[in-house]
Amino acid sequence: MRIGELAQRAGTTAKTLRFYEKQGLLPPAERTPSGYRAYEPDAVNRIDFVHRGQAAGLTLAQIRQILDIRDSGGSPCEHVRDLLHTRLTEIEQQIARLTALHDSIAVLRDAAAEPAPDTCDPGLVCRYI
Amino acid sequence: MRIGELAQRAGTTAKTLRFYEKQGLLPPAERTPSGYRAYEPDAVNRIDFVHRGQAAGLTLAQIRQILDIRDSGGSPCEHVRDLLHTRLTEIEQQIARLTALHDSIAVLRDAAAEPAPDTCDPGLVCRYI
DNA sequence: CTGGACCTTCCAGTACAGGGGAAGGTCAAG
DNA sequence: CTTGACCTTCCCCTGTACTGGAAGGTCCAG
Repeated sequence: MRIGELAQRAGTTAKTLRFYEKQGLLPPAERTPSGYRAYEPDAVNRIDFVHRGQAAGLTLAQIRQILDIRDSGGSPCEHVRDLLHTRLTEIEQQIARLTALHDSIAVLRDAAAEPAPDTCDPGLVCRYI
Repeated sequence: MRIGELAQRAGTTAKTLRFYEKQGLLPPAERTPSGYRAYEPDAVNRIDFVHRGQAAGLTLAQIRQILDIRDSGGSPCEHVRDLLHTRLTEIEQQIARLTALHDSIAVLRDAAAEPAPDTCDPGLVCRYI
């Protein structure tokens, strides 16, 4: 299988697969005599794993760590648990920050709801912010 | 006032102020005969406005739009209202996405809590993801 | 007059996940 | 034999808000 077909089967682009290879997410592909990348059908699984990792909010660097552990014969379970735990707390913090930002913007918007363009002080640029 | 003092008064760095000027957030500064930027004391207000805009979750490009309207003699109130409204809905969507992501990661984490390293299929890389 | 603090411009890089496009090689069909 | 689809490497670009550093000019105190 060449890179275009693999990309289509895995739901991505050839460009992205070359990028993944350069990032170490995919092992250097076998080559045909003419230099084309040649893949086994199970290469799709690896790309699917990358996509599942992304869907779980992991960065490519984190996904690569998991793959490296697996590729060197280890069992990445514990590392995966740690990553998921860390991502959970990060997301919780991010939600908290966004919620606080949401509330403070809502206050500004409410203040901006009552029109008072004439009382604006140009030195302050905008009385609503 | 030179750029270093202004930066200190406004709670930022000289580097950042030059960057703001290049981005059009600050008007090109007056210059001393030797080429140093020279600022009036009220330049602090403009930088404060930039900071308040950032605190409201606006990008520098959006803050610049507001400043451009004000600088050309307009009253940016309505535009500000639109920006705040748009930011609010964006943040709400972002919170919804993060909450969904949080929940799906929590499911993965719970599955990963029960150790089963031997049943892992190396072809799948990790049964938890 | 010298040292150090400050200033100037310009170039380059950070993190993130690729995308765009050039210049050229390969392969199968018509 | 040519056309068109596919492939290769290469380098630069995207957006965000800066930050670092080099090379050189200015200013003030001692």
